[in-house]
Amino acid sequence: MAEPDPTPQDEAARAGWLYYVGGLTQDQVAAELGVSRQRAQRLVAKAMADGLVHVRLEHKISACLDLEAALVRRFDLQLARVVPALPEGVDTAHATAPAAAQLLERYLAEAEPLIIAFGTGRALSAMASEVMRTPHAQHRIVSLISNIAPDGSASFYDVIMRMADKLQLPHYPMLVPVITDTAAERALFNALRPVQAVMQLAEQADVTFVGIGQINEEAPLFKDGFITRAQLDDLLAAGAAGEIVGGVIDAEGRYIDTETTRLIGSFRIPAGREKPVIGIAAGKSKLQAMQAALKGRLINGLVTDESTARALLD
Amino acid sequence: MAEPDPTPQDEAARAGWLYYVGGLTQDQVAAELGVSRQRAQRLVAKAMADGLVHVRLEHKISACLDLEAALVRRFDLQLARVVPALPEGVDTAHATAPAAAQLLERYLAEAEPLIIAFGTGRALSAMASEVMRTPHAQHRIVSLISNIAPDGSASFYDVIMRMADKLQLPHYPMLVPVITDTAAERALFNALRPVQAVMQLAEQADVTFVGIGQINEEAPLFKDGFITRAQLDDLLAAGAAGEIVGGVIDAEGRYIDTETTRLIGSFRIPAGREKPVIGIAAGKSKLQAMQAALKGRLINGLVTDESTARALLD
DNA sequence: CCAGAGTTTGAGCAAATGCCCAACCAGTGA
DNA sequence: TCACTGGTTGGGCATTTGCTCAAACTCTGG
Repeated sequence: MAEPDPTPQDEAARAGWLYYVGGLTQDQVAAELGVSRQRAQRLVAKAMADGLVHVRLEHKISACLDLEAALVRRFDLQLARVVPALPEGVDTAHATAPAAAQLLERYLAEAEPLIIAFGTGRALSAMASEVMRTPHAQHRIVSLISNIAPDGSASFYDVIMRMADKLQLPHYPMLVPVITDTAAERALFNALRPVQAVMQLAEQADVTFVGIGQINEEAPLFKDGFITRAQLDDLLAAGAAGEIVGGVIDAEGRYIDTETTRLIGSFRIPAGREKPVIGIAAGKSKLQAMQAALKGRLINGLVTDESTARALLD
Repeated sequence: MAEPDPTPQDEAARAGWLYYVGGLTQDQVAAELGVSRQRAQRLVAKAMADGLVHVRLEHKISACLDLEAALVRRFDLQLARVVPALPEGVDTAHATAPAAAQLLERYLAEAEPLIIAFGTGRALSAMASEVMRTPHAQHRIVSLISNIAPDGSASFYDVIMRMADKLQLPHYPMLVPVITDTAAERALFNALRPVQAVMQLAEQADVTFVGIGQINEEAPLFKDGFITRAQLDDLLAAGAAGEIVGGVIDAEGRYIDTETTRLIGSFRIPAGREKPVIGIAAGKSKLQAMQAALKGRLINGLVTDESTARALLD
């Protein structure tokens, strides 16, 4: 009781430790910390909510291993990661996150300095919360697309900042707004020196992590207010099947070019890249988009879940 | 339902996934897997018991950070890791294990091939269960002490085998029995070619993980039946304060030499080593032994818990 | 085919947990 | 000083979980 004043986060961590690692009941945690049981329960919940507690499974379920092998063969991938399916309705981004994080950590553990590129979106954001600090600090991370809406506000999923913060790595955010009002404005941005530098880094990236977005009412671009309904309709009319770091593609995985796409500014992932480009996506709604990206060979690695994998293979 | 026959372990992993990652209740898990709730609960428990589920905490409690810094300063260590204390009576080896495993993983992630040496004991054994597979497979692991009792039986805590199995690394077990009947027999063993090879590897080890044992009624050496009560008394009479991979030390951390110690065969950790030698130990009962090991500069890194750290600093 | 030992299964129950809600507390503006 | 607002605390209760125990089942040897 000689403790001066533990910060709230410290206390949550301690409660989480006692509960999850020590295996105490919340009653015991409460007694240990000298607080009420309810407070202990809240601290434990907070530790979880704040992402202090990480749970991972070691064992690879053989059915998933089979699917991984099948995906690699079928789509000529460098690697595939399939996690067991969660029942419909449960957040899919959440399911793939630990596997994706594990994959990323593998790259982070490399001794030679790497350039690691990130897209945005819920899947990547969830991955960011799951990575654990690793010591090697020689890598650089670069963002392929900003999260700045036309009105200057930033969307939730600021992947690169969270990553950089967590890993203490030098980072290069994409400065260009996701979408500008005119093509001229876009050209202006693209000509900026720092923007070109980031683009060049993205070009050289040793490994790239991207989300895959569907293009419909639920499209991330649309839901987060980056594009208007009219622009969404424009894209759909042009045969849009999916989107990958802002690049809109048709069902064959070719980038499409419309009035709207000319306003979107981000690094454009080239087809058939040698270096790993890992797509992280799962869920029925993304199926079409994922198929397009695979067909166009925009990604050569995939992290998804069991049911999506099965659907892709059909 | 087209699944042929998932292995029991697969099923446990799947249940664990749904429960821990998916956050479903056991009822929901049961429904998803098409089994009874009790079976679901057993599967989840099995996943945990089999070590399929790993829980770690991200946050460092500031009180622990302070203690780490104090330990490093006070005992001139290369590194110290302090985990929050669990209440008395809860298994201490279990508490330090995740932190120790994380540390080990750091070395495993190194790109250049390392030689990693291990002692034995509950603490190391617990660490082994906590390590997660990492990709780099170029290291070698070597055992500093065997777990073979004089009657030829092996004790529980076969650290190196578990490690090798989990990490798929080439391993060099210590062949010599922990203790022989006569000094002549011991000399015979030590002269063996493969034994010398292992000793040489141990000498070169880039990093060494050891447990620290107390010497009293509860001494691991005694409890696991490696030494007799008479031998225990012999050691105590000679001023034994602790034991480190079979080497018995006095309160100043100097190796003591008695009839009994001459029968014990293991690699002897030299004092003041440059390369990291990390001791993993916690608990009041080990305090004296830990102080001795620190005084004798036999270890230059420490993983322990909060209350032990505090006690050491007094 | 049967008897017996060992294992697995699900019902029932007590303990543990999550959550709602009313009471309380600190800070703010009148 | 007092009323008000936003946030925190602990009581109470429904749900969930761990565990025990007896029944069922399997494997083996006669």
